[in-house]
Amino acid sequence: MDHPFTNDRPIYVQLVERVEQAILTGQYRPDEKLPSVREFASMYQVNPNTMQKALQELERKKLIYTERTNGKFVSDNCSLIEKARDQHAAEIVRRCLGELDALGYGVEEAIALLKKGE
Amino acid sequence: MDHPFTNDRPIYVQLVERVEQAILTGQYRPDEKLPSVREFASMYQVNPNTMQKALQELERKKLIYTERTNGKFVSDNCSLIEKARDQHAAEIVRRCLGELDALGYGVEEAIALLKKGE
Amino acid sequence: MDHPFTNDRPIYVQLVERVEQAILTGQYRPDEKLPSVREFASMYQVNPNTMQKALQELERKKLIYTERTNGKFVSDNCSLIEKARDQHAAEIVRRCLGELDALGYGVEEAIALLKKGE
Amino acid sequence: MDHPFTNDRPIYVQLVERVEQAILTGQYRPDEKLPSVREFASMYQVNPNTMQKALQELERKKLIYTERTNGKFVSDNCSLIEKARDQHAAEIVRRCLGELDALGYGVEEAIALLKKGE
DNA sequence: GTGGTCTAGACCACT
DNA sequence: GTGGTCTAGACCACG
Repeated sequence: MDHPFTNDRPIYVQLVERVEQAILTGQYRPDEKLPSVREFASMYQVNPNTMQKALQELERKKLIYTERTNGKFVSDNCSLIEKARDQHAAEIVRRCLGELDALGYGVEEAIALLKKGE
Repeated sequence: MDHPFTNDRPIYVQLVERVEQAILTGQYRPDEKLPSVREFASMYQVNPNTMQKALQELERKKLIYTERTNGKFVSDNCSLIEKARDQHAAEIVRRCLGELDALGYGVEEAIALLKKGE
Repeated sequence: MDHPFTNDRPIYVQLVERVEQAILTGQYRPDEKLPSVREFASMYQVNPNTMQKALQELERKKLIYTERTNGKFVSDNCSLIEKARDQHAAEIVRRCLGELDALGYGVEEAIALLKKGE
Repeated sequence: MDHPFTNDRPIYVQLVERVEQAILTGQYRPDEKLPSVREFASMYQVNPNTMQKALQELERKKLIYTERTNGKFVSDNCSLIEKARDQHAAEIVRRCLGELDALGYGVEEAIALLKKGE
């Protein structure tokens, strides 16, 4: 019974990514109440402190906010979320092209590879 | 006087990547003698122990081999090197597409975003 | 639809501050009848329990008093109110100077900075 | 044997303030190596995790940076430090004047109070 | 029941 | 010896 986390990066980072992705893709809607820290921790089978650390990071990124004693909520700043999503995607492509370039693939070639992979 | 290394991953891993890339792109040719550990360490401004660890990793990957007292050499197994390069590229593309998909983007969209951002 | 409260301190504390300020500045006069707990709670959009807690705190400070079944009133002890106001101001100034000193600034310098920033 | 920390705010916040002040006032110079997390924790009589949290916050503010396995260092960005110091001071004055204003003191009056307090 | 904080103690990778 | 991570478990204020 292994945890579904890879070993190369901290668990809390992977938690950030998962929840962030859920927000960016609209699985959690703006202003929606998120599961409590303890529920999240239970869902992901991690210690509540680890979960807390991940959620604090998301709060630092302004993707969620906290209401004292009420819980945590998805940011209601839709444009921020949209922008984050776009930046994410652009960054992914940028990094990919960069790595392919390092391997000696030109941009044209690399984009062709990408499209072919699709 | 900063190290040209990021501090989110071990230095030796980053060294592996750089030398590996130099081999895959043919900057170091098959059977070519590599710089000594000390020379490498000096080039990259790292501790020789760290450099040594990186080269051991490359040897484990069969990309280089050691001749006792003579030094280290690039593998003469060209097809291995070719294959490694192709696998690298494929892996990069695969990961990129997976991440984009997770965000709900197709390749075209993402590339468009990237071009717009530039 | 945000509460006009910061979430770094308990709401009831912020309520205490607001009502206290209103009393110290004479918006509510000595012996004047205050709004009921429910009215206050409605004005500030908070839970009546929270409002109640804030008013209890003000009563503890002797700035207001309760007449059973009649309601709550501003203290008629004018000198007490005066003194509270002066102490407040003195405390504010004292703390400010202390913090500036800790940073190595004199008042003149700091005020100059402030004016420049505006 | 009480800890020299107030009870109204988290210890880690107070630790941030202290170390930050030491940096802003030049007690720790740019690029100077800071005490290790464990040393700091011992100095302040807190748990290393608490100290770590405070130092992470300072890193987030770019006032310190970490070299893997070597320790933590004061940022070498002098202008950033200068700016932070100025902003601190300005913010202190701004808040002070605001609070005095809320008590019914006008700006002139308040500044006079400040200067008199000196 | 909510989030926030703190401690104690452990393990790890890295140099 | 360094920082980083994680867990377990506890306590607290708040509403």
